Amino acid sequence: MTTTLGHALLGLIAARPSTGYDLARRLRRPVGYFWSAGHSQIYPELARLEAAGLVRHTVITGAGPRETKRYRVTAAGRRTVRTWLLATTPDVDDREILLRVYLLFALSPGEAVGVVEAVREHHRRTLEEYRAHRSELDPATREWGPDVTSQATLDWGISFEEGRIRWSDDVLADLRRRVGP
Amino acid sequence: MTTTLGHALLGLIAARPSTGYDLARRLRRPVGYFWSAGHSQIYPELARLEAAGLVRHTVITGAGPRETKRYRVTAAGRRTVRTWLLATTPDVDDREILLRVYLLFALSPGEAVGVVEAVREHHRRTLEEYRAHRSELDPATREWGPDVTSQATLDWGISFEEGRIRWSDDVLADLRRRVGP
DNA sequence: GGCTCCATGTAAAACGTTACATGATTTC
DNA sequence: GAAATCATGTAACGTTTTACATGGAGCC
Repeated sequence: MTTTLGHALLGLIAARPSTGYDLARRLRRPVGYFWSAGHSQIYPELARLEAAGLVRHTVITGAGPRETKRYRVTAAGRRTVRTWLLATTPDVDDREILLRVYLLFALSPGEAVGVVEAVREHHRRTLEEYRAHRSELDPATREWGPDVTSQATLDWGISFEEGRIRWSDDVLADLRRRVGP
Repeated sequence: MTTTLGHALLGLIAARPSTGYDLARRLRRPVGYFWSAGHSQIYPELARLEAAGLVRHTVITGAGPRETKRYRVTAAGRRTVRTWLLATTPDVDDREILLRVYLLFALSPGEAVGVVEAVREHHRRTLEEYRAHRSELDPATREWGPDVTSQATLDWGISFEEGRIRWSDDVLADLRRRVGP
């Protein structure tokens, strides 16, 4: 029922109580680097989250022509984000991965380990697929044409997945240090 | 007027005459690794491309319950892809970049150089922005919380852009070798 | 007998972007 | 005096995904 945008907002509000305007700003920079949304999506979604009892607002004094609303996450809302994060599996959408890592603070470092392990597994599988596809291609292609540009994009894919695996390992090492000795 | 999907189809048909079904298959693997589309988008788009005189079909004998249509690109269609590729600027959408590189075979290696230079410039700018944002963050953050996970995602962004720049340089080196001495 | 591959098309639902609407306060 | 920032909401439009619809050939 709750969408990815809903979870994103829930996580951001859990980090600190916010107005819709503030959320829109954060969903441009820095969250927008990997997951963006316009204010016309955000305001209706906040209303839906409130109807579901996951956030609650109080009216504060602000500058706009309408009431300024500050949203706080409820206990049910916090549980919803945690459940969503803990359900991370290797087939989670690529775009969504950075959002999940960004919101990992809602879990303990020990719980976060499992999430990042699923992320790593996703990239390991994809890398395997790309390598299999790469080995099917004729490596002797020297003529300028579709085969050359196709190889160039596949090579990018391979280096992308390798980079993601290295990054996952770095994040995992940091998390395990935090879990303690 | 012609959309990104339209250019993608035009480029794929230029590489080799195809049926809609065949295009749908290639838009899952390997093109779908970076740009995908379902058949319900493809068939109407092919009709639009044909109405615009950019492709033309001939009916061939096939297995389906309807007529099997093989599409070939027209001279106007070929010109359309070339113009689109040559108009690549540093603000082209990130998702679209790999599609453009994949379709570069429609240009000569000499013309392709300019396209990849624009791609490289796009990533150089984004990297600069990420680094500026990174330097604003407190590097002494040791407590587990939003600042730690936020740094983790920004670090990924930086390593992504660095990887793209290295890749652009590799592609450029290959293209320049092809342009000749 | 059921599954997958070939092969094309339409309809509905979901999602995302752009435009319309309003208006006070602060900065250049 | 013009522009940017704060601040919220709706409407229209465009794109994307999922579901409905049809049906023969070959494989297990």
